[in-house]
Amino acid sequence: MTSNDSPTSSHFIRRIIAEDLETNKYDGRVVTRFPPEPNGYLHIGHAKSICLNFGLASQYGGLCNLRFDDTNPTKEEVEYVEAIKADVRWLGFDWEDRLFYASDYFEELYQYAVQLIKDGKAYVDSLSAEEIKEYRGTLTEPGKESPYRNRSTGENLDLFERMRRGEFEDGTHVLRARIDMASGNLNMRDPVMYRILHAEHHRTGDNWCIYPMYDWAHGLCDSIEGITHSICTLEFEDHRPLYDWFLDQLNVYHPQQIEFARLNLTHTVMSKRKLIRLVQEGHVSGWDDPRMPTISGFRRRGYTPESIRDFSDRIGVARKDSVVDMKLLEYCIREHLNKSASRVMGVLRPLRLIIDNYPENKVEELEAVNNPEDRAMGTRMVPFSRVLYIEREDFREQPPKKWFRLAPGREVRLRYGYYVTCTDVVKDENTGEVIELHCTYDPATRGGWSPDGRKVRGTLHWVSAADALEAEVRVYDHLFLNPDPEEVGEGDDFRSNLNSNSLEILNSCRVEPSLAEAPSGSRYQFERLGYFCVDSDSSDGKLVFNRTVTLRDTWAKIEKKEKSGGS
RNA sequence: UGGGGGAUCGUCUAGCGGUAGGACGCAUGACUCUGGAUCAUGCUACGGGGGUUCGAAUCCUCCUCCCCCAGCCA
Repeated sequence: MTSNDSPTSSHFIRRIIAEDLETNKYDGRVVTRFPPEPNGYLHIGHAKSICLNFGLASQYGGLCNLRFDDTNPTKEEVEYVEAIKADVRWLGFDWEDRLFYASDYFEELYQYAVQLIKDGKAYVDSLSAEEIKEYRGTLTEPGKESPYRNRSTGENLDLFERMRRGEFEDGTHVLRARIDMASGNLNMRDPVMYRILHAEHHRTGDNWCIYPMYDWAHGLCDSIEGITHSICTLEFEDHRPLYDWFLDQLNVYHPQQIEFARLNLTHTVMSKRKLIRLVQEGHVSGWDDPRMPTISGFRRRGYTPESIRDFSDRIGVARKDSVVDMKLLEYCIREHLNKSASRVMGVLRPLRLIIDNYPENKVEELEAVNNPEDRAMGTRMVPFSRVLYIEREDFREQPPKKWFRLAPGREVRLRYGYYVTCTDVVKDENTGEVIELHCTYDPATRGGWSPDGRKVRGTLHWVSAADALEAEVRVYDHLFLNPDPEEVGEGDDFRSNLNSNSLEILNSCRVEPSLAEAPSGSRYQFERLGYFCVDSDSSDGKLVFNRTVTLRDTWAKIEKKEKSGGS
């Protein structure tokens, strides 16, 4: 559960609940629900809603149901149901025995509809979809009443029953609520309650050929389940009068709908429509591509449930449209992994380093700390030898200002190893590319300390060439270059902001041998580089890592500043 | 000349008539066997105009800007 007693003390929904508890509005009950439609994968915006609904329930000693809003068989699939359940569980929430489906209530909903017809508050309309649209009017003009609006109760009952029996083709009739075609709120202009859909439903099969619309089903499901606070996003605000109307007409238990602003994040898109497009057009490898803002994407990327819950707490809940900086999410995962992830050494772009004065066949096992933030995580042994790999980026033939790392004649510390001084640079004769470095080491500095107390500013990570494991590392960047993917030129859409370099695959990486048995999904800090997690594509013979997020990189900032006109 | 919402540091968010606070971010410094972490310090915010009040982000009023709604989607 949400361990943290959140920094954001009290938002408007908590205030509402606290007041309802005080006035005993619902007999002291707090029941929320998370109601996904199984027509796609869950994203980080859903995570906000999940944390909110389940979090609120646990904070107030209430319950939160998981309810699939499966009223449209043409879009919904069991694959999505299973993926959604897995994601909610992974996030750390438990609906116990309260797994529901709107389709559980189809019969009940039908009977309520019959009641509404009998009360003269619903009618079967036989206008075509296009005609209904025309009759609806516009934002500024009232609609027109359908010629079928005043059918007799008997005729309505008969027609509705025959709709259910399957006597009619798709689109020939609908059941509509009889409200007000002149309402300023278009949702109140005789909304459709049922449409005919001869489609196979993932749970009810072909039991039904009429399916309830969201507005009709949702409030009633809430009512049936005894929900107290039905929390949804802002765009449902003007559906609330309808939500209330149905429950009032039926005179049934009446939960309250409360709306909050959905989450937006910089450098990504959040609508299911756009996400599905990224998948279908092959801009990403799938719903769980580590660049996707889906829960499964973040999971594969190496994010922890704790970090996502923490993020969810930190962003708060309000009614204002907003865009949260991706940097906050990155902060949350760094913070959690800094405390929990084992440190290891891995070299992404290897550069050979030969220690000329180190014995040819000698291998030493040096002790390395697993996590300086948590000594209880112990130490491990790392092999050191004459030929090592260091990070290509850690050497500069012509070191810039403030460069602490290796350069000709410079001395650096090899982490947990020795001090080495660069004595020679070997280059490719044709390309001029640096191929290998020669160094000498100071045997007195074993373990990384000098008895004479001399200081070195730079400490480099390394691996022993003969002992290192080969690995593939997938390095990710924002999926979209522009913080706002929707900011596009004439005639372009969000895809024009796609970052063509959002994935870089590094094939010749080397990691320390302790990683040999690293299980899929395990997370590590590669010292000085960032956090990495073993991808599911890993196999016995081949390690594959995803870079979850880099470490904060002060040097990158210094260098950037120096370059961009700084001193 | 429809209806419904919303405007507080760069970003997110507190505030509910009494000193505008926190977090992220950014900057500077300290410390450091990760240029990590940590610590310290700093950073031009109440959309605008009127009004009420001893006192207004908060109450009233006018205005401006932004978002959502014309699926037999949710």
